Amino acid sequence: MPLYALVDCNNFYASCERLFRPELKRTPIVVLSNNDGCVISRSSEAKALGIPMAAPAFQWEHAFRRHGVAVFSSNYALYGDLSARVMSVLEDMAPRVEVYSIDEAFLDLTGVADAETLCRALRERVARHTGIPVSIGIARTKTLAKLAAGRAKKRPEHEGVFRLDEADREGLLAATEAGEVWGVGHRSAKRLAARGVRTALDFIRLPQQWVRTELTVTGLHIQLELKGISCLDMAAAPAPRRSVLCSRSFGQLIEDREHLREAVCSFAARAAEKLRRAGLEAQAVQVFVLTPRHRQELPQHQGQATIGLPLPSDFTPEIVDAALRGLDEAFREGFAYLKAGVVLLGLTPASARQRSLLDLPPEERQRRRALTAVMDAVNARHGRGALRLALSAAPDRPWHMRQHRRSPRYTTNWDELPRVG
DNA sequence: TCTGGGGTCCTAGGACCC
DNA sequence: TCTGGGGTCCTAGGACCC
Repeated sequence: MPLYALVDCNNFYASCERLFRPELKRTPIVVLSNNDGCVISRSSEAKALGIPMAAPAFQWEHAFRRHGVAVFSSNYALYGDLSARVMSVLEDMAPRVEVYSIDEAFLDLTGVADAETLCRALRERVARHTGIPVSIGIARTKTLAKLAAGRAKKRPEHEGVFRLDEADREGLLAATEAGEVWGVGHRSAKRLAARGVRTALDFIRLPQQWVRTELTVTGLHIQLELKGISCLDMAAAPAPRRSVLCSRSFGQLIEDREHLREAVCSFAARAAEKLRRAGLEAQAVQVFVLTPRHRQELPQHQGQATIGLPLPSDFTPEIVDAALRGLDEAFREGFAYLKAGVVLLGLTPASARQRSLLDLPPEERQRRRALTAVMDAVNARHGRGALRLALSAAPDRPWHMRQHRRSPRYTTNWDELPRVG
């Protein structure tokens, strides 16, 4: 009989910020998305104030001030580093760990004699070594473990760990709205409501055939998982990446083609950097541009173009060049754009590269490797964008995102180490 | 609502093949 | 042709996740 646990960091980004500002122990904290657009993490005090997830920051500025909320721009260098520390504690103590997201991991506890005791010990150790509070749910399927973790977090009497036994399963499902279940999003919840389904218990009582046709196999798997039949295995190894994306909303709307070219150039360069760091090469470069959908009074355009590369490549100038050609196809004159992005597709490991007659001569490949290695090394040491292509050079462009309240990169940047005393 | 950025998977439909 | 059955590959769009 399989047994899974889900470890979920509580209010992760807000908890990370609090770690370095202990004086904020009881202060409500919110963390904003890129562009300082909306709220993406809230401490429990902020939740208690009624600030909802994804609340647009501008609407809540007044409430932030009135209640003395500490507001942070998101600081992914910090969160990524703390996440790695949490995961390494889990990997030290648990037999099999699947890192599911920056703040969650599944554990395979099949065959573990006292799973609950192990999880309590894990929770203690993570708190001691990283300062991050976690909630842990234990159950026979991943989907049930998610629900159990939610219960562990909500009910203080469980002290952070809840094991869902078969006897309690239907009770928990009856107390759970269908839309709260992992994998049931906005759309599916609406369909289910139209069929009279309110709770997760109603959902598992639907005929399988209806679920299969209306919600696809994905929905069917969720239904079986809620019944205690495991359909979602542990991922043995992290799945190979299928795409690399770099996109941004702009600080202001952009009509000018040249500004858009600068932005796309820098996104493409950044995407190529990520590609090399992952040891991959891309076979195609996709570019998209979007006008703001929420501004219906403006003319709307969603442009997209995909450019194939003659050979898999991780070479920045080649990727930038393809991206700019894609932009020429996707761009239409006379629109005010909010957002653009570059997606790299058809990823293959750089090491497995097929040599072909069309391949570059060895000395040219060597030259390219040397050039990108220097760029990556300089950027790693002096900060992203220290060395970049001429087209994207100007640091203070109108398309740069707003990020006024970022905390220091305490753990990843020497200049921003916390000061003691 | 002045709504972020980075991903994955599924399905339908078209092109093409034997 | 009022066109069979079976297959692959590709793309666009939808849905969902954190």
